Amino acid sequence: MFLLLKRTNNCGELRKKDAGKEIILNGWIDRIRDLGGIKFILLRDRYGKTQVFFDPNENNELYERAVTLGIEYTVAIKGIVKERPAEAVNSDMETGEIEILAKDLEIFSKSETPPIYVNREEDIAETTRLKYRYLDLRKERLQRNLFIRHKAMQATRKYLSENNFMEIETPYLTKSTPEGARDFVVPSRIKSGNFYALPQSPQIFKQLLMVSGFDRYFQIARCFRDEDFRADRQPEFTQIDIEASFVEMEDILNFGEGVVKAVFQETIGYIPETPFKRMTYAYATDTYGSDKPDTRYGMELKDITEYFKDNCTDFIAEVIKNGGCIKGFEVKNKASLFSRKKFDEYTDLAKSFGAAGLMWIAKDKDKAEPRSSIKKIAQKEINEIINDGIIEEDSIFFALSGERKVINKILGQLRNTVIREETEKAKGFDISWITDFPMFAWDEEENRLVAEHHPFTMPKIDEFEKYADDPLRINGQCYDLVINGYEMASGSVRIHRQDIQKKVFEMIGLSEEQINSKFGFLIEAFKYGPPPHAGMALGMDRLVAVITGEDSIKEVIAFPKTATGSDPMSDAPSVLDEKQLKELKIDVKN
RNA sequence: GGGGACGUGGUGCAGAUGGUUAGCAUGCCGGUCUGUCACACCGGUGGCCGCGAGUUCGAGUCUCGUCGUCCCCGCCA
Repeated sequence: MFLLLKRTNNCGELRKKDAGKEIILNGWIDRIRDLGGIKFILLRDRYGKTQVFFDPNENNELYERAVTLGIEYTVAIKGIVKERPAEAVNSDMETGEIEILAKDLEIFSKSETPPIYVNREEDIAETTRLKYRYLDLRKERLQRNLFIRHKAMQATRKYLSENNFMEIETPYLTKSTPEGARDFVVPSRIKSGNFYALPQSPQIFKQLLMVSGFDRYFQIARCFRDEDFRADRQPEFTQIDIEASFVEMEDILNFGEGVVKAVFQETIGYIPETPFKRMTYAYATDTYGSDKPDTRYGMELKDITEYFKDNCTDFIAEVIKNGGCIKGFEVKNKASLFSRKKFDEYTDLAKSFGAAGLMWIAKDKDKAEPRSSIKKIAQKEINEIINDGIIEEDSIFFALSGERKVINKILGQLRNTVIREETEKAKGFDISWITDFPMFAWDEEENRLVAEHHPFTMPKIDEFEKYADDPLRINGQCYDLVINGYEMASGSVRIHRQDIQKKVFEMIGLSEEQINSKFGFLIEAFKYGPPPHAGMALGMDRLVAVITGEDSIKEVIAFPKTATGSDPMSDAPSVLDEKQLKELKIDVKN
């Protein structure tokens, strides 16, 4: 028999009421406390920890064997559940009222001294954590995060299934599409010289499923994008992908709220208020400088152009004359923490974001004279702004002058930096829908119109007709869900009318030929009665990260990759051997 | 593609202005200890200072390059 001592209980469940029972636990040795005559060990599995003790007076042979135990050995303990003596109760432990008097011990496997200490919370280099991910995953934090992720997936499936959505899988080996992110590609051996692309999302397939009559579809789908990675971006990530037919935007928002609510409730018991608050893209960008604002931190952008309308400093007068504005935001209670050097750093930062310079005003506590970068040119204006209460005592005001949209964006980035670097992390969840995104954006690099969301997004029909010759004014029927400053979901009503789709492709400069070679199968499908449909995709990794309070989605993915897309554990990506390359007819140039 | 930070025993960190023996904590090993719970105490082990050039009598420290990691900008429909 292979497993001699098979567990009867897990390490998190025994209580006082179990006293006297003979049980077997299996698990890892979390900690050893050897007092010479009596030896305590903590045994750990994913359900918890239980204290076991070895008493030489009870069984000296067993005690001698226990002396050889080391941290992270995997063992079975057979023993009797004992109520702990009153003075030895540990009220910080779930199982702290009991302990196990060991009667038998089986060592399943030994462990070398681990590079990561499972029993301790300490900062470890990310590379080490990833190289020994299986050990990092033993730790409480990741065990909890992955459990919450599991619950989130179950809640998603339950809610959507109960609402008639069918879970359908779509291919991972698919066709490269233009627009959007760079594709990860997979060479075809049988059709050498041809490549599959891994899907950036199941977008086209789910629309085809709508054509097929699966009027409510969902999938917890892996997506792949070959771009540069960040704390909230991995080369592969998971989306809750949703699509429905015969619906309009409101229906999708409703389902989206349903999923998010179910996930919050089933994971941490938090019930978000519904309906979620909404703001338009125009409002969000003008008020927060971002289309994914975290409103918990305040610091709304204020237009202070009025104060400067009589100022004759060149750059200010110029901006106002050209229809630009001066806007900024207040950082409360930080004046005393900002030295001249720090203001200079923020000025450099603003410049790196594309600003010409940064205006700052600091109203120091108990000092009559404010500090400011524009003191010499705007003494009067500064005083008026302070007198009007726009800058409170001990607060700072950062401002920029220029074209409204441009400075909104830079102020938004500065605001995010202040939030990240200077502000204590806010509690709770800030959930909002952002609506009325522009349909198109101008791509400076390619010198053409591009789809802001994706080219299957239905424009607002009235605007589409009205602004046919000024497409940047057209808004799309699309929406984002933002939670705590993260873009959590994104979706749209899709185009089901061939005439509109054709027009949109034309506007973004796709030729008939390109359309046919890239999306031909979708266009073809839409000849056969496509229903009106709409959908969205929720970022599972980000959602779970927000719920668990993690800043990086790496903390909610079992085996994540580094910022350069590598895996220190398996050493992926790696070179292929000659034989594989030959089969694929691939020559690697250097 | 650009900017910033970092790389020193297994792990986490310290090593002003270059100076001979690279320090601390923890782990690990050994010892003492019968109620610990981050057990305690005593002793010990452990380092090509990411890698490669260069400057110098002398480099963990300075310069250049390179590799890796993290954060940010660009990018991410």
